Amino acid sequence: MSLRFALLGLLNEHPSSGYDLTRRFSEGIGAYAWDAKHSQIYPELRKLTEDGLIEIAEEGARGRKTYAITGQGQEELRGWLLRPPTVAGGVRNEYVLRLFLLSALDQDEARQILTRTIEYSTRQREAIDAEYQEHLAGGGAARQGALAAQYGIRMYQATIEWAQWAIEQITAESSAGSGS
Amino acid sequence: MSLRFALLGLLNEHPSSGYDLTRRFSEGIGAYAWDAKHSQIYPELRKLTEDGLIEIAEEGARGRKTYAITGQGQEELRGWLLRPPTVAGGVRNEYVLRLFLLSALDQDEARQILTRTIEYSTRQREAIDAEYQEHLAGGGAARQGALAAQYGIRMYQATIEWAQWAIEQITAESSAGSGS
DNA sequence: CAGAACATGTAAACGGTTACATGATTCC
DNA sequence: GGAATCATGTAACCGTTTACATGTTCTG
Repeated sequence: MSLRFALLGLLNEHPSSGYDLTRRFSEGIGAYAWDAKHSQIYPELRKLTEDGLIEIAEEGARGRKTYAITGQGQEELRGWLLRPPTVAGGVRNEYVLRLFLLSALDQDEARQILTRTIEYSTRQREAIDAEYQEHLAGGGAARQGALAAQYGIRMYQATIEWAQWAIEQITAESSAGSGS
Repeated sequence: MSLRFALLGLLNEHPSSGYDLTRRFSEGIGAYAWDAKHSQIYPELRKLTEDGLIEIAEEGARGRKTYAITGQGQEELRGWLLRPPTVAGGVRNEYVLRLFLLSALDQDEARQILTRTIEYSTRQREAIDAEYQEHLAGGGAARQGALAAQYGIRMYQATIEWAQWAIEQITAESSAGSGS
């Protein structure tokens, strides 16, 4: 159900084709909010068109169809955003799940995974940071993406700091020895 | 596929029944890593038993079956944790999605949602914080959960700070007026 | 003219949610 | 004895992924 609103939200920023939307999902939004493949996007765009929430704004080369949100679509989107949130419904994040299950590993292995996490998160944070600087450079409408980019930066930063703290914890526990 | 490993991971901490596992999902882990309902958990426990990765350790009152991880199950779990991660595969978080689509709202409405987010995240952070203090009080094995709790605390804290920053941004933009 | 990227679609299989269904034990 | 909680299970439906399938335009 959320896919509908993810699509409406993206189309609300600016008109796009299914192909464009597929790429936008595989970039920013797909990494920490909602992911979707083209095989799901195209049928959903058709349904949204049937329901009058979006429309084909332009047909271009190679069968390209550019969709735009309609007034009715904007109302639906706003309604969904303003409605009290379905509390934390069905989160799914394999990356975080791994971090939760670290106690299944011994200390050296856990430290290894945490170090890898720090490296990966640092790279991700830097990539989004660069993106964020571009958002700032381009004024006006581009600023929309800046909120999301900042969110990503802060989440990765928090992950890095947590992983550093976790390594210290694990190390402290082991050097404190059989104290309990 | 991740559900298997989520179950193995939880059973690796200590033996539990399907009922216990259902509750553990609806608490901590379900809120930011992986969620699951009992209707999915029971069939998966049966499959894991058939595959020899877990076993029924005890049968109690009311048909209660306590499952425990086997040696083979521990190997599978370790293998999955150590294997290079499937990069950010299929994240799904409706709560975060909403935050991404704020540009569809006008400034007052967006501020309202952000304020609500701060309130909600503050309450969540406090709840986990209390949980975390308990983890620290109970020594030894209970410490496992402390890493996860800290992760949650830091994520909510980062969300709060981001939302405060976002409110300032929105407010600054509007008072800067039609500068562009 | 070949290969990469653009562009859209469908079908089968799988994973997950909602609803249905049942019964045992505990607490008041 | 009635209500709440414990405890497990199944079935239909819906959402998602993987794989199949096709054709166009641009670049070198």
